[in-house]
Amino acid sequence: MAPTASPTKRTLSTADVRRETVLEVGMSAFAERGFLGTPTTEIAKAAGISQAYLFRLFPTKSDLILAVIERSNERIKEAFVAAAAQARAAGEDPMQAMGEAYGELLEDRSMLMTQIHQHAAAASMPEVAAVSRAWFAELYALVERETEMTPEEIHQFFATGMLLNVMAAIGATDEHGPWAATLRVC
Amino acid sequence: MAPTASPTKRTLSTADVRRETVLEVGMSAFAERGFLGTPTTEIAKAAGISQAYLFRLFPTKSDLILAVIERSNERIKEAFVAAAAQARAAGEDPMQAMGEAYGELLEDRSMLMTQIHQHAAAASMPEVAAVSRAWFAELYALVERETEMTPEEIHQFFATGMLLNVMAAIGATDEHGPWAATLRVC
DNA sequence: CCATGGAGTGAGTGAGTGCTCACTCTTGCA
DNA sequence: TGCAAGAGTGAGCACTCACTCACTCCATGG
Repeated sequence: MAPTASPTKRTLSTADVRRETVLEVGMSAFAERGFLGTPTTEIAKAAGISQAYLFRLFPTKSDLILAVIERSNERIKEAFVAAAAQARAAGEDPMQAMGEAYGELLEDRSMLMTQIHQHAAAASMPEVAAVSRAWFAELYALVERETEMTPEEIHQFFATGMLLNVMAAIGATDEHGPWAATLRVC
Repeated sequence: MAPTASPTKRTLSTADVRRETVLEVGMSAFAERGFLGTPTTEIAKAAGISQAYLFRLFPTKSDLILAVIERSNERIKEAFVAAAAQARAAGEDPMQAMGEAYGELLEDRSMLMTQIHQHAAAASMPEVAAVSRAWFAELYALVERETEMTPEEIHQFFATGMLLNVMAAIGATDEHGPWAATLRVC
């Protein structure tokens, strides 16, 4: 999308706003084809800017990838915090609320796939591995703080999450058989 | 490695043997840097053949990737079958034996990362997604047949496996804190 | 002993792909 | 009103990568 329809005049936006857009479209683009599988040209086009300017906003592709990952992780954390707070305010069980929050999160395919790609990228990008670990640590602390789960329950909470991630990533639905139906329960 | 040390004479091997070698080195190469991140030249060099010949053995890179994935899945299945059979023969619990078998499997980093990359690749390669689903179905049937686990137990078995995969992929060790220690228990 | 088919390769090729540079246009403000 | 600072880009450089082609060498059976 061009900034404006008029060819003689264009309205500029700030770099921060552009960065925001790039992160948004970048996340869904990367989700589809992976970090290495998605060229920067594609993201630039989807964001409505030139590739040259994309590289002004994010000096390297790696920077962009990291930013997308961090944003995605941040979003998930926010969703959990919100769910817990809401449950607590309503006098409900925060544990169940967070489980349900994850179920809703899974609806967002680009968020989901960013998680998967993040784990895959960790092997060859040490910074990604570090970010992932930091995020797991934060999330763990959050769950520990907001719920009364035992370590075993927390383990199962995370384990179930990872399994649901994978089931969604490989496109397993209940129609694929009882195995899928069983493994996909929350 | 050249077929022979002598420069004037070389001994040929069969295409099948070469293919075997390629799958072997391909798996560990892909494991490190991912399917898209690993060029075919690198695999050819590691296998001791020319890139041109690699493409005679596997007509496309995609074929090679699929073959590597299938081989890795097959190996894991074999390990489970063997563990279950062994436990059954020794009058032990096949359920625990299979859990332990997975623990040992995790030692093999290239096997592990192939799993992770497989899930990530599923998004953009429908054949990979299909192979993954078929493999999950087989593995599920295997576990159902060889153990007396309830569906809930099977669910937890797979979920724990996925979590351990991820923990290993992001390089989380007990030194990273109690969260890692808790999440890494089998 | 030679012909046939398979093993194996050097040297490309075209289509990307990350990233740069020199440059133009817009906007806020002194 | 002029101008510095920032938004934004066209064109292209240097390099990579999957894949090809024409070719040579080796082994085997008739």
